[in-house]
Amino acid sequence: MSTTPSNALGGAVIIQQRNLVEQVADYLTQAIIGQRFAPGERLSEMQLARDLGVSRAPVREAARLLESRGLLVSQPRRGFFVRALDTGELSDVFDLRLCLERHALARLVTVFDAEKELALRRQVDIMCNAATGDSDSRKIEEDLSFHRMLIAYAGNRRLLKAFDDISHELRLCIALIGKTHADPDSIATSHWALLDALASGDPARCREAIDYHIGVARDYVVKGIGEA
Amino acid sequence: MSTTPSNALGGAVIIQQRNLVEQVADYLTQAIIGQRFAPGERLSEMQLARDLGVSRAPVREAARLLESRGLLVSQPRRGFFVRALDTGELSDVFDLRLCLERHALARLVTVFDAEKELALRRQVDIMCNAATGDSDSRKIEEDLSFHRMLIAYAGNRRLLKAFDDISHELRLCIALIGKTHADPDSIATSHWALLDALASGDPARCREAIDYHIGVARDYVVKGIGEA
DNA sequence: CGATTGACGACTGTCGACAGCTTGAAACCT
DNA sequence: AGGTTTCAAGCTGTCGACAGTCGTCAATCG
Repeated sequence: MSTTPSNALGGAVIIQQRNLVEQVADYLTQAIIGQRFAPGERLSEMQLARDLGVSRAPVREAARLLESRGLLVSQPRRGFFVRALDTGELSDVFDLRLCLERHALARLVTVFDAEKELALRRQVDIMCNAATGDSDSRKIEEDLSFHRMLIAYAGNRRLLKAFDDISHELRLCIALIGKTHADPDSIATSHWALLDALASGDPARCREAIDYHIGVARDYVVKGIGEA
Repeated sequence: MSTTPSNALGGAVIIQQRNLVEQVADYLTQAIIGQRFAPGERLSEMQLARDLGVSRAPVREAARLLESRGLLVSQPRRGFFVRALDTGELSDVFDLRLCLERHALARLVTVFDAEKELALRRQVDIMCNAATGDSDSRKIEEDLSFHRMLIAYAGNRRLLKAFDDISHELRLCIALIGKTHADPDSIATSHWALLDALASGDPARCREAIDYHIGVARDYVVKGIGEA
């Protein structure tokens, strides 16, 4: 975790002086959703700081950040622990996601236009292409990107922030079951159905579509957890 | 900012060794929603640390906490600034609140029973009593308590956390207009209507009631901001 | 032999310090 | 005067250090 500026002379490189906190946060995030820490495992600030070659201050700040994102939990005087999700909490996360996306679609359907439709269709195309061959994490990211676009187009930035908050937990949920969705094709189809519902302009149809879409995802994840 | 244990001998007091971070966070929260900092004002870590007689570490952590709660925003290498809300952001907050409470009521109406109804009616009684004479902040807290109970009874802890997150922003919104609701009686009446809708068991009626209730609050706050 | 106590090690909470960046203003040039 | 450069002050990001607390394990007592 050494700071490597690594900027060649000629190029007007966008110097991203990423502070240590962000780098540590990224490292921890990847380690957690990559299952390199066991759920419930205690993380020692000292050890992490030693391993990463930084002091404890940025480690603490990064850990607090991940705590606010729901990836870690802290106990006073005892430190940080990797979030362990039981079936109930997992179901709650998907229920909240349903809440947010229902609302976003109800708003979006009133301002839906060709430009938004095109952008969303492009994203689904990307997902279909990624369905075969790409890594699971890539598929997950493209899927989340689609839903993030959906909410962003609804026009409520605070709603988008709420989604970003739970998206980290969603990644954790998905990572916990070790695999993405059952059938890459069916999930792609489901996204087309969402777009068709939006294009129809019928709020009830949108709601049906998103209920089905998220219901399938939730059932799959909850079932996966039950097995694991 | 001294730690005052203050436990008498007899009582088996639960000793809460509040750490400095929490105390600083409380101080900053009160100062912000109490309008003792101007919106957009820059807060210096050093100065705060000096004023409060602590080092910069707990101040930083508290500031990061308030940032995650939407009361502060940070810029790299520049520090923390008091969140300034424009009309659009303010409307977004209330729209998200509507989203969460709609969902909570839809869930709650399916598990509503006499015990929950009694507890909620008691809370409305408290609010009615507080309507005359008590301080504005007290009224706000009792009002928020009612809505928090509503969501807690819905049974989704993640939903409750989302509400707690925006509740801090709600306090900021309300503080920004400098006064609570127009008519203490009308707001109390509106809460009774919510309870009646829940008791009726009719989801559509619940949705109407919460839409009206939050719509009134939002219109009032948005109008208040426009004047200020 | 089981329960309690005490000491030890490890870790968190907090602190003060230093380097580098940001900012505002003085000094300078045109 | 208007704009630019230089400079100093203040601040943030990061670090290492210390004190108090928590968990563990062995020694002690019933």
